[in-house]
Amino acid sequence: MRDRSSSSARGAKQTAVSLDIVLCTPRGRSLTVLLVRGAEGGREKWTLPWAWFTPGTSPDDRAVHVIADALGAKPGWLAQVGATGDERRHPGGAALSIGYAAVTAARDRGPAADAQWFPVGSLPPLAPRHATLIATAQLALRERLDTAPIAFRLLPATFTLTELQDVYELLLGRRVHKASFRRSLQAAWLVEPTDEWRSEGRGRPAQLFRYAPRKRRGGRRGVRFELLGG
Amino acid sequence: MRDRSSSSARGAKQTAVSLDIVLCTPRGRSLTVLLVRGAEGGREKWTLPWAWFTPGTSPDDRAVHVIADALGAKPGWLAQVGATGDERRHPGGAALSIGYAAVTAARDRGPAADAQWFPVGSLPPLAPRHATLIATAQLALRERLDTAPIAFRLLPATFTLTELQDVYELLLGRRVHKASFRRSLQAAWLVEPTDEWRSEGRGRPAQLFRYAPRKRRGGRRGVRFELLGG
DNA sequence: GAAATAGTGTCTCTTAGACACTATTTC
DNA sequence: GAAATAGTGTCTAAGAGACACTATTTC
Repeated sequence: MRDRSSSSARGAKQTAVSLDIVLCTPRGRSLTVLLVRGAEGGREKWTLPWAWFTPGTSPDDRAVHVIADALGAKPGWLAQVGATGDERRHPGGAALSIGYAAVTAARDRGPAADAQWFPVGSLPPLAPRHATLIATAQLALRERLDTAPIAFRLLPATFTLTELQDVYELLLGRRVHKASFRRSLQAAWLVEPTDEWRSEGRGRPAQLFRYAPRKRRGGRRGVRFELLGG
Repeated sequence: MRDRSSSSARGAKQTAVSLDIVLCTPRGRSLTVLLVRGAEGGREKWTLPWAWFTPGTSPDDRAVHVIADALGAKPGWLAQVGATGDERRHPGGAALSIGYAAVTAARDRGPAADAQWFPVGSLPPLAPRHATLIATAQLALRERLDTAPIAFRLLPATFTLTELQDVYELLLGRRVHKASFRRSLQAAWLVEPTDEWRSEGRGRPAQLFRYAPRKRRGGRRGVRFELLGG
């Protein structure tokens, strides 16, 4: 019988494949990315969390494990954002790198001893492939913000609507209209109020909400022709 | 100096990586996918066009070449749709497969001798990993239909607005309102009329248009909370 | 009381979708 | 003429955004 195991697939050029992860969480007014100390002798002091792909394990499962190692908890959400195999250097010399965007509420658990959160606006020097991936992941989060529960996974289980709006503004990179935001949220049946209120020093206390999607609103209306300049 | 070439990256598990392509074009009332004859002794008679990834070449560039081999022309548009490395079988036994969605106007050139177009609704038996990839690629085309010029690359250089609408309906899987479709199209400044008209037997002849994007409409308004049931 | 933040009512403008129509062709 | 297809004008309903307001807290 013909051997079908991957390690002996006929004619295959064997490749070193890395899984590289952009794990984000909000911190104050900026989005932060988790970095870990680079390997001894590596060119950079910091790198994104990454690991070699090992045949036999699903890359997505492996990516979750890489995050668990660096963060001490599983991510709230994770998605692939593309495979890169061009000349841009990977810190481990991978010929092919599969990029992931992931989010966490951070309060889940503190990061491992050799890991640290950096604001996306002030990152240390990174290998070119990692620098590119962070930009790609940012874009992916923005694009999927309204089709995946990304904003909710960036927040703890209960949150105020102002906190939720802040997350949207952080990821979208623009201001959002408050009344309109809340009307849309209500129409989508995505959150429900709790009995709790939180007072943040000055001002009226805010009611806490939780993510509780009630129905699928199938119909994205119409046909949108946007950004089609390519 | 430390060796950084991919083939000797320290600790790397070497992997056989395939590039697998779902190339689509409209044919009558259905979308069709290009398949090629499977390798001798392979389990399936037909497979998606695919090739091994070779370190040193960008996977996207390599994917374009694979298409050129099977189709005789470069695709009108192409994008990655995800890397799969689970237990689903790949026809060549690849441990990891990078999937691509691509489109062509087909009239570009006929396919190679061992390649053939199949309607997505009536495909021959395919390896599980390829069957899954086709569904994933379909979804990716639908999702990016309004942010990438996919519909225009599925049509020849000039086309009628009814043809364009048919492509949208084919990819979206639902009917689109004619007057509304044309208003949106006009508002987006994406097409311009030519001096030509085409008569298709009965009925009033239709004016031919060409894809000619004039401006970028930056503002996707508001915040949409849709499909966030996850 | 002022300052700050949370939350809401109302208006306008844009636009998706429905409906009905006109226009131009083949038969 | 009828049938078929292309293309448009008008109305309605939904929703985004502006504006202005009320509500509840700390100081």
